[in-house]
Amino acid sequence: MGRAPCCSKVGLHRGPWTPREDTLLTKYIEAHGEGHWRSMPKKAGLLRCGKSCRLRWMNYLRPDIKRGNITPDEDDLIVRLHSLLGNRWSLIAGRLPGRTDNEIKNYWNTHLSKKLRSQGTDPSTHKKLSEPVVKENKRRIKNQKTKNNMNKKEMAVKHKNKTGQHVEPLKPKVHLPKPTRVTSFLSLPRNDSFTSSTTSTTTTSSQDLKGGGGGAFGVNENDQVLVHPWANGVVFCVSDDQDQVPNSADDHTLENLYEEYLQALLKTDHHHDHQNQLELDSFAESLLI
DNA sequence: AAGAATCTCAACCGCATGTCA
DNA sequence: TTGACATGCGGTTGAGATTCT
Repeated sequence: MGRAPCCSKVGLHRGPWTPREDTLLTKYIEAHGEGHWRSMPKKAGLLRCGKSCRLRWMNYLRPDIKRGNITPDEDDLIVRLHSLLGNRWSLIAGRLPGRTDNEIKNYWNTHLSKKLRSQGTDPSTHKKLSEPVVKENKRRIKNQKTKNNMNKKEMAVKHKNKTGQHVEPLKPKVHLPKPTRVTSFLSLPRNDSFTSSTTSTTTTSSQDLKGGGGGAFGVNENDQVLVHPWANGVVFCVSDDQDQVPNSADDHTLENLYEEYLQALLKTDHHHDHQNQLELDSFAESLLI
């Protein structure tokens, strides 16, 4: 461990959040909005660091978080997006409304990477594996190693509230229906990564979003939203805001961009084709600019 | 039934990047 | 231009739950 963690200040809580803390944070954000994470805990009466508050809100408390299983369509889309974007979880999450980057990252690590491996595909490169899959026990070794290194007393204290934490009911095994068409962005669930990542990859998202007037997104009413049925809820934001769109793209070119993106994703079925993969890679890069 | 092994996912960490004075 | 600060991101951890032996 290098520098001291941000929550190391004496008196700051760590570990699982209590229902009371959740309530305090939620109420504060409902009243004052997001942002200013550093000063928020104090103002909200929380003994937490700002980072912890932000994470809790973004990954758990936000009202638009979609709880429940990843649907097969989302599953498929995550794989396709990962083949295009790699481990850019926030970008991937931005195209799955209601899903968080943490959730997708976890889902990838626990389910999809194994699934791909079992199908003979390298999850990191999306190329065919040359050798048969051998069940790895890396994790076990790693766990043992880290457990041995950890001060057990410290961990016991750290997680002493675990049982008392705010525990969601078991995730229902439901596949929620997805929107097929959206005409107004303002009716969509909020997703920071979504808007920011479709127009830029910078961290200006929170500020951009905050300035959005009536909607929680900060997306003006000229913004158009495209939701394609094949993508099962994947949303593409087409903004008129030239500041946010590189090269001052007009609506027409952005529609082309969307079409191009669509084609690129569909073509991933054949990504064993080297040339095709190169095109995808370069296109994915272009999306990130 | 009990202990071991494995899985899941919330939360943490450090670094990268953006913002602003 | 620069440096301090704030925020976002991806990798990692580990407690509790679940499955296996």
